[in-house]
This record gives sequence, structure tokens and C-alpha cells, in this order.
Amino acid sequence: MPELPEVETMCRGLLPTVGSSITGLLRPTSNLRPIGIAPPLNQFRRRVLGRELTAIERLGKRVVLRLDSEDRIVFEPRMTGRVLVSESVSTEYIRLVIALSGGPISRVVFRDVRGLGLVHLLSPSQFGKRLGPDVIGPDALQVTAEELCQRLGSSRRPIKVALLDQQVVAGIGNLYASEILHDASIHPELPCHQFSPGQWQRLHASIHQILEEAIRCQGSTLSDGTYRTPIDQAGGYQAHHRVYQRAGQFCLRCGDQPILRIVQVQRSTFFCPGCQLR
DNA sequence: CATATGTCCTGAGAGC
DNA sequence: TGCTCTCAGGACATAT
Repeated sequence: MPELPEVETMCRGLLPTVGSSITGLLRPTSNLRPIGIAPPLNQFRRRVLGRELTAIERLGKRVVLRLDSEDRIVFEPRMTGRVLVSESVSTEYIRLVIALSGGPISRVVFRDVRGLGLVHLLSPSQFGKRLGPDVIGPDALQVTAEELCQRLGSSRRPIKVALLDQQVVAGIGNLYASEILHDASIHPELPCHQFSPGQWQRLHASIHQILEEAIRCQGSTLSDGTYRTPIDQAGGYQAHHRVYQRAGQFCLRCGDQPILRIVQVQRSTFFCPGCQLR
């Protein structure tokens, strides 16, 4: 499941496309249900053909390709969406191909097994309305401890639930939320309004610590193998997981409590009852 | 307004 | 073996 570190890895893989021009937009014929592409393919193609890529940016868990027309192509991988630049990749589940010329990368592929992902072409005003700062919170790598406290200090929600809210802070998903809270020694069910100033500081430090390390490892490739880097390699951060999918195994920090799995908002949360006190 | 729940999707794995 | 069932969780729509 692509969260901030995985999407950052996708963006870095796409960086060499800056300066290239779009020469084609293809949707492989298949029995696959077409994933959400807006506007419809013909109009999409008309607006992007011949355009130059001017920047690759990450917006929370989305990949943004800026064009010289100021339109933006936005990849939203959601659960199983993947961005690939590799030539030698299976054609299975490919939903969209962007052909390029004038640079080292000749095609960008959006592949998605479950098909929950989306690709949008947005004008500047659409982009501002749908993905502007009122809709998407500050990036998890930019947010300060003070901002976290401001945004959540009066919320009654459990911290794990609040961290998944992209309007609060952008980029954290289910996997890294558990890892971050374990690193910060904060119980996932602790309501935000009960936080001490020191806990906001620790949370902030752990957000940075965990996400930066996961980026260095190029993200987490889980046993289902759904996420891989843009050149189709496995990430490495799964070897660093301390709680995620480790229910029943002893905590790697305190060593005397087994990791528990609970469910919050219909999502699994993993934590150590010894290290993460309420 | 804040918070809670339902929905989409397909492959993997469990259980019989 | 082969079927059915459940689960995984992004973002958004709808409900309380």
C-alpha cells in the first residue's frame, strides 16, 4: 500500500522524465474494468500530447506530473496502484501508459491489480479546488510539532485514527501510523486531547524518523508483493518493521510483551502494550 | 461541525 | 481438488 515513502520512491524514479515530451497516451485493450481516468481518454490525450514534463512532485500519497501547459497529471495509487518506468514489466493489469521522448525514460506505466487507483488530468483551478491546502493537510515531512498540536489538540479521536486523516497531515497510512506510534511510545487509542506537550514532540520526531528511514529503504514491500519500486525492485523497509504484521511476536524494544493487533475504524493497528501506555 | 460507517476492488489464504 | 468465505485499506460518500 503506497504511503509517503513508497510514493516518494515513485517520484524519485520519475525524476529523469523532467524535460521529456509526451508522445502517446495508451490504454491497453483488455477485459479489465477501466480504472477512473478523468477526463475521458480522448480529451486527456488531446490535452497532453506534445506537452513537456516540467516537474515531478509528491502531494501526500499522490504523484503529480506537471506539464508546460500548467495542467497536472495526478496518479493516485490507493491500495495496489504502481508507477513503473521499467521496460521489461509484465503487461498484466496495466491501466495507462504514457509514452515519452527526449529523455532517458521512454514510458511511464500505471499498473493496478485491484483497480481502485485513479489517474486525473487537472487544470490549475481544478488542482487547487480538489487538492489544495484546504483539502490536503501539510506534508508529514514538513509538518511541525506545533501544527500537529494545533490541528489535533482539541480532537477526541484516537491518535491512530487522526494520523490517517489526510486533511490533518498528508502521507501517513495504516502501516506507518502503527510504526510511528510505536517509535514514539504512544498508545494508538490515546485521544488527541489528552496529549502532553512532550507527546506531541515525540510524535513529531517519530514521524520524521520513521518516514525518512523508510524512504532510504525505498519503502515496504509486503508479503503480498503489491508495491515495488518504479524499476520493479522490492523495497527494503519491511525488514525494519517493529510492529506491523508482527502480532504475537515479542516486542523488539522491551522484549517482554507480545505485539497486539486491534481494529480501529475497520483497519488493523499493531502496538506493544508494554511500550505504548495509555 | 465532528465523528462514524459503508463502499469500491481482486488475489491470497483459510477452512471444509 | 475445488469451492466459498474473509480479509487487506486507500479515499470518498453518506449517515449520525
